[in-house]
Amino acid sequence: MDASSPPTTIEAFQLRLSEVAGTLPKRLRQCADFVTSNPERIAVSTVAELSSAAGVPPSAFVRFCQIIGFKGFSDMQRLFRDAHAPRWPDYPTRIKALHEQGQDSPSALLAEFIEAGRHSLENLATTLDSKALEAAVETLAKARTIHLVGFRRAFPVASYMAYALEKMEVPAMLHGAVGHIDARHALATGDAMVAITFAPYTPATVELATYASERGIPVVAITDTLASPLRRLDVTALSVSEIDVGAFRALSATLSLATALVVAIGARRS
Amino acid sequence: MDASSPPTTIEAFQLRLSEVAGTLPKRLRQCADFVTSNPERIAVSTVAELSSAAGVPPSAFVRFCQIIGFKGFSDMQRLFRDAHAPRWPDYPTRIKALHEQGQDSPSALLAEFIEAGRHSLENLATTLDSKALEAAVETLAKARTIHLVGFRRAFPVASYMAYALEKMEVPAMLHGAVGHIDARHALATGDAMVAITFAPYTPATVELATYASERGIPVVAITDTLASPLRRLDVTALSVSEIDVGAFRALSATLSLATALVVAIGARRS
DNA sequence: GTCGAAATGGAATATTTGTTCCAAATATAC
DNA sequence: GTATATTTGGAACAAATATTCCATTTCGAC
Repeated sequence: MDASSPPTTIEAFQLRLSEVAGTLPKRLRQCADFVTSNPERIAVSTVAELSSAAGVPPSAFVRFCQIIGFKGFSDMQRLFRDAHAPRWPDYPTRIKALHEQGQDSPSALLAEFIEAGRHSLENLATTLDSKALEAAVETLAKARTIHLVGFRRAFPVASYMAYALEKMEVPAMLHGAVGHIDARHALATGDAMVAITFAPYTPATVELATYASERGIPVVAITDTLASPLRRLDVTALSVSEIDVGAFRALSATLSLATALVVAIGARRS
Repeated sequence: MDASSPPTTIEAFQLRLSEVAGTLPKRLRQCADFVTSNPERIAVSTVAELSSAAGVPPSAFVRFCQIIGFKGFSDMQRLFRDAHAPRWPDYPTRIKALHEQGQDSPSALLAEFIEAGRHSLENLATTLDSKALEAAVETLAKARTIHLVGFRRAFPVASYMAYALEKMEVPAMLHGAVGHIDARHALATGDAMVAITFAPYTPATVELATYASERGIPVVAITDTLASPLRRLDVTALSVSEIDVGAFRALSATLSLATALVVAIGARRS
């Protein structure tokens, strides 16, 4: 047990948390992780609820509070209860409030994008073809190098995949990132490609995917449901339909799918 | 005591409250008034605290709850606690558990990312500071050129902002996209910067933001709540806390915020 | 492998918190 | 002004929640 004085603000608490996080044993680490991702639950839950959600016995959770510097759980909870005010109101109320700030106030716009994102995610959950996803993982996990192709609005998706794959030490190559160098000659037998494009379909993406497909390099397409030119090729297609907000499109669902895909690939390969 | 069935949503509760408000005797009326003006305290307080704040004995407060239709105070409090953060259970912990059970099929992973995205979006809706967002739009709309800085996992966000700004014909510059050329000399008086970074904070981003800030170039930071180094600078900070899934992070909330921000900027400038 | 130190889980206990009940007070009707 | 019904406050009780303790397990050094 640590006798250091308890944090008196949420910020101080989080700081303290990040300080000790690295030195904690397994169970206490679980507590820290849980608290980091769900700070809003602390004020309104009991130790029993929190500890079971974190996957530890209540006693471990209390110990965790003491290590942070509190006398016990109640002491820690008091901090969160007192600081609770700004976390209210709840989601539906808040969204309505954001909307009511005037037609194109930034807050109203944000509310729309948030709603669009939620819709897209729900949509994705209900429409995704697990077989296709499984097949895509299978294909890509076997590949020597994974080529990522996505321009314009699809580029952020491709670049996040590149980041995640690199982090998992899976060989990957992000195309078209620099200038307009066409790196199609890097495509080799044994490789695979992920091509991402949405209406209006960027010609460069379609062209590169066609090139790969014709040379027997397997292509996984992340695209929308309507007549995407990528579907004419012999590809494994993953469909995502995002909601447009004005001229812009939320990317929440596409990114979630892309992330799940690359993490599954990483898991499969190790 | 009233035997009517208890309200199951906050809205139903408020409706019921306004129905009975007129017919209540003095003490119970005090309870109703207090609850009407301080709904946010219900989830995080004890009867003793609430009743004394309302100026009535605890027993009166419990009676009040029963008249509304609840079994007692605890019953009423449950409604408010659950409404406060409906998303349960804890996703990071759950996916870890799933992994340990060998249930890491791609679909299960995707489900986790979808849920994490929804959680993050809800979180964003309830915690975002509209004032800060408004200030950020104001600052950036006035800028001659907007500099976008975000590396590693923040890069997709920066690149999507660059795409959207370009589409709206707002002058913007995406830093660090190519090689590691340090383009800090492109920063000029009258410009503004958006710096995006999350723990563990990429030093390059922090450094560039510091450089800009020291030269009087306004900086808008998109970062997380933990002691982010960007907060030590004189910046307009927009907080987003995303849920980690394993070692990866959903970007749904961050992207939604970023998109709303740039679209608002575009609207403001035209 | 063996030893010692650290961590862990769960049961026993202490404390806090919520609820009920009833006597006293207050209001209402006649 | 009395009788009756309603409301009120607080104390006794019941339930829940947090905390502590210790036997058992796990981990790390030798």
